[in-house]
Amino acid sequence: MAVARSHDLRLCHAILRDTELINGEPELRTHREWDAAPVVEVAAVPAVPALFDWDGGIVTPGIPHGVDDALAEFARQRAAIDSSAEAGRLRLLCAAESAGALIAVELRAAGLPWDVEEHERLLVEQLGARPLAGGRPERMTQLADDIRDALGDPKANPDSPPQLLRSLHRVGLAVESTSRWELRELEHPVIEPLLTYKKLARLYSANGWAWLAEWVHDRRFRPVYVPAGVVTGRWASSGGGALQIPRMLRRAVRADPGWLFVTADVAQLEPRVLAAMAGDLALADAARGGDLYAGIVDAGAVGTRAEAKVALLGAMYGATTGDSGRLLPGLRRAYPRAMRLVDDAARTGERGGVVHTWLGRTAPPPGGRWHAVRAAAAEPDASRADVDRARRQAADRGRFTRNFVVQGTAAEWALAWLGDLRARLAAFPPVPESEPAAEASGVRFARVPHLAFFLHDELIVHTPAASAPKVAAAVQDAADAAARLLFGTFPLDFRLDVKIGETAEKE
DNA sequence: TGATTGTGCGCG
DNA sequence: AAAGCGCGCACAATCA
Repeated sequence: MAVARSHDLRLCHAILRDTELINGEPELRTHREWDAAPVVEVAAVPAVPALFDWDGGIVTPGIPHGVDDALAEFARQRAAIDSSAEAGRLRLLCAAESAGALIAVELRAAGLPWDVEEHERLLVEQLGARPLAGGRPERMTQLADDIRDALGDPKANPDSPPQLLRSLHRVGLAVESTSRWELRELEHPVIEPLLTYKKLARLYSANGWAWLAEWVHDRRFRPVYVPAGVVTGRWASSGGGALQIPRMLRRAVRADPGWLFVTADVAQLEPRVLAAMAGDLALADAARGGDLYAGIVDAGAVGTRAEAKVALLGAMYGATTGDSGRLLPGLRRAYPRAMRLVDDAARTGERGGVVHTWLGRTAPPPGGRWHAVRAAAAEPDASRADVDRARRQAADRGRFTRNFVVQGTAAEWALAWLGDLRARLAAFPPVPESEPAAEASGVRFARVPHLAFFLHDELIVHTPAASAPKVAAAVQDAADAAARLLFGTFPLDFRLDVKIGETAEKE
């Protein structure tokens, strides 16, 4: 039995409590019990939790569970939305947020199909034999020896940045840190084994045998998704590092026998969202060919695709120097509306003002310390340091609000995409008894196409092989529907890169 | 000793 | 190439 619609009282409370699109609403603000963050007792959650099995161990202390409390809060939230001049947007935002919350639970229940043997093969191939007790894997041990030899320092320790830095200085390498980008520029016999060591050390500690044992059970990776865990509305994750599955490991993501993956990611989501928000027809036009960056080059705003990318990222992140800063005037000439939108958001933030996303999620206002720093700089006897500090924090906040409006609206688009797709997938017929089922995905999903992973602008659907082409079409249809839902008839398409395969490899 | 902070690297 | 957004995680160093 699948839930068709939901309203997440806690997440919507947070949106409505903070939104700029409603003024006042003291009723909502006085009910602070809805502000409590959920505490999910992960350890108590069974490997394949049933969706609404409240014996399953998901505990959310601090939130009233009584039906009367819930209904009262629901009524407050509806009244708040209805009284807003932007009721349509807020209604949409709450619906999208709630659908996302439901999907986050379902994603964890279904899990991402994981090929443990392939993962282990990969570890042995890269790291060498698994250490028996506490030591480093074979290849890392060899590389550590090579590093010590090259440095002529039998005590050199590649795991400790400060120690390593001293060792590097002793052989005359004038670096300020031990980070990869700085080391890469140097010519010295230690560099190659050291960079290799760092790469392997990362794999070993982040996604090695210990990770596998902790996070992959029953051939499924089940991360904990945290909807709206980021201030912009993006999801965060807690445990398992779901936001950082390294590209290398993607071939360990393998569909069940008789099943396939449909993987899809949106090409240049944030620039497209910016074009739509700003109503910038020229930028929308650049996006029409599918490759937005190529479109910017064709329009003559910059010289190369690489420049287009760096310039646009710089515009959304608030770059001022370097290549990106140098390219901004060209962008400003070609796309004045889009640039004005992000520049305005930055100026508002610098002044201490508040900005909001397309659907009304509002950035947190600056805190007391921020105002104190600004006030100190405005005093007649303010020191040079006071003034510099205030200027720096204003610029920092400007970059944050500049990015907030775009990143946050992109997150809203992605929620609409997910929610629409969920409904489309629910309409697929279950596979017949004679066909293989995805048992590990749980009873809800074992026989139907289902979402298996989501990350900002990318999703993976696990589907019976026969349904894969129709699922791929549904994924694109959902993207089109999301675009219409947020931006109506604005002429901009959201191009997806859709792939059907047994693994989730990108290239 | 245990909690906090900093570094480095992975992801979008 | 390493500025310019948002994260999580592991590990070492540092502080209490």
